[in-house]
Amino acid sequence: MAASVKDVAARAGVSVGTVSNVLNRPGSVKQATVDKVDRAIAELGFVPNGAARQLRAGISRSIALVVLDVGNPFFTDMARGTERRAHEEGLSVLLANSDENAEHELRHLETFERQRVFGVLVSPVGDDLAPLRRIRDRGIPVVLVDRGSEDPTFASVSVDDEAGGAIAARHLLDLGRRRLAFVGGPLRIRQVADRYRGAVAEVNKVAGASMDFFETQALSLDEGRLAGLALRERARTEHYDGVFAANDLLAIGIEQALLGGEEPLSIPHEVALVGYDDISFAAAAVVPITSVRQPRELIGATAFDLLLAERDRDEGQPRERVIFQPELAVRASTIGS
Amino acid sequence: MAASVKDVAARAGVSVGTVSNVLNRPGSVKQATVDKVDRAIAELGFVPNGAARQLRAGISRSIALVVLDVGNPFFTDMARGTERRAHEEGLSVLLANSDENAEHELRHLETFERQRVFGVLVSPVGDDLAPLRRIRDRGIPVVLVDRGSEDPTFASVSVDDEAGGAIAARHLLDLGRRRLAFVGGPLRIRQVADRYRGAVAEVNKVAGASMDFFETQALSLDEGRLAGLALRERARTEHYDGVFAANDLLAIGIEQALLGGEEPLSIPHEVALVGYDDISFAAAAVVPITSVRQPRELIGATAFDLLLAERDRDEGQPRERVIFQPELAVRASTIGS
DNA sequence: GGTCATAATTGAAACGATTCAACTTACGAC
DNA sequence: GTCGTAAGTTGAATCGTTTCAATTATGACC
Repeated sequence: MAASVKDVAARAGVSVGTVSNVLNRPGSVKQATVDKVDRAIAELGFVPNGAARQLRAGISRSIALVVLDVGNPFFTDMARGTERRAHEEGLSVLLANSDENAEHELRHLETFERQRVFGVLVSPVGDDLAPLRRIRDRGIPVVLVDRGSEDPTFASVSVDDEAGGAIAARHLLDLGRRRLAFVGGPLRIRQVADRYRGAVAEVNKVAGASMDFFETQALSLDEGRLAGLALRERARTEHYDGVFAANDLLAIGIEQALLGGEEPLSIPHEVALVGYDDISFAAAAVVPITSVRQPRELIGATAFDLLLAERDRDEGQPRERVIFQPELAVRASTIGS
Repeated sequence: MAASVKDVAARAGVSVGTVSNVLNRPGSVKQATVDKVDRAIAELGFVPNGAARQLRAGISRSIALVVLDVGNPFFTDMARGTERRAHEEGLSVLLANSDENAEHELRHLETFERQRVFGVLVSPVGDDLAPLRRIRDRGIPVVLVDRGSEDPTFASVSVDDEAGGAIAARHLLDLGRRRLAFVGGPLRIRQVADRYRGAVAEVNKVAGASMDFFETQALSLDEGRLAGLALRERARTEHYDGVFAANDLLAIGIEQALLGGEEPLSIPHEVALVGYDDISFAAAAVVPITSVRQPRELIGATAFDLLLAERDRDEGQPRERVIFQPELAVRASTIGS
């Protein structure tokens, strides 16, 4: 039904080879011929069939990006960075959501492997990287995103979460706070564990400083509110004066709980609060929240670059593993007027 | 390099036709043969080439979903609904972000047309539906999402924004509020205009009720805060007792502005506040915000169903146009203790 | 054992683009 | 007028799957 190169060739009075040349190597075709062919293309509304091209070429012009949660601004911002770079290279990005579900992730990966995508960027759900290794062994480059150190045989882009935790804790300590609380969990999430570890190390450097651990079941607003209530209850007796939350959703929930109720705590005077991720809602909270910022778009763009490098990589050559450093965005929740 | 059906056939000692049958019509092949072939597939790590299959079949197993903003929870929830239904039908969803940019949208559409996708779901950036019409005329079903009435020749799924505006206003009026303010803009966004129109109609039904219009430049947190400051300034003299915001981001910003400063206004006692979209941050605000809820996942799922209907549609048959009714989620910002 | 009906298998054609060796044409130089 | 070279153009082969008419195997029945 749709027009093919053959139809275009017939209409323009040239061979299919010439049509293909016009499409892909216009420089090697006489201008008059190019015009003839272009006219035929326009008249027939010809759109090249990607499947046929790909079948012949053996590889597609698309890369896949599988993220844990498309609802999370962190990942959508990252995707933006990837897409920008990919577009510059003439590739398109297929965005897929694993929803933190290993089965979904696998399903997407299988689809993409059948598609023979150019490469796969993935922030893996679990620790089992076997499916990714299989795909890679079959010739599709894989880059891990937001997941660093586990397996050195994968190229990866990540952020130094331990350093991020340290930055947050140091900021609180520099402000003179000594009775800290860490809110986050579950601890099996590597990011959470790393941020905690980094913070603990800083606290241990300062004599007289301590940090209590409040575990949450998830990194959500609701869990933040629950933790906040628990915190408020114990704040007066324990004299907490600084709180570090493992991400901004938690921090926002905590802030609400602390500011509400019969005896609200003042932020930052009584309790200083630091979050993580620097999502827009953090800056927009009642008391804008100091947060640890990650270079989201840069992470996405870099992941794409590693994919290209991975493609051109020689057999023995080691894989690249980029680790970014986070930085602190200071706001009223720690240095309020 | 990668194994093909031919390799599998050779290894299993059968013909390529049989391998294809095992893959697509396993019922028509003897069990013993199926086993042989399956073993060969496993041994070779064979993964069918999607491009070849699609070339032969003429159509792909993927549908495209082009949204205005992947960062907006409304669209990601919608995407979830689409994906669920698509998966049930054995199709996969390619998610693309137009970023409210007509050029990006066009680029994605072109890619998808070359890909010969099964169909396209799109929440169009602008009013120019010509590119969509062109694609549709070339045989790819198109369904408009979150965009109703303009062009009756497109199948579409949308929500009755005028009814939503009416619900919000009626709720405020039922609570006895008479001096209302509408915050939203720009008015060229159809959703905003419709919500405003619906609200105005309700206000006009009640003697002694009035509603002022506060225009914003965007539907963002920041714009909400600005509008909130303007509101607070005039609230005491104008005696506003009810505010309806065109979406939740605005409402959250407004709430912050009203609650802050030297002379905070109390919510809902002095001013009742209603938002729109019912995003999770609305329920999580300091004073949880009453909001007009849209069936986001259902919208996405329904859009997919319309795509299937569109595909099976006979020439003369009219296209389906589904319009959902929104509902009110009442919270503390209007009926606080 | 022969006859049929049915089940299972085969293999060549087709999908639509790209590639590339072979061929044609154009044009100067001599 | 011939030759050589470069510039353009051609068209058959190819990618890997599916389809389907043709063929062969299987088994039931007398």
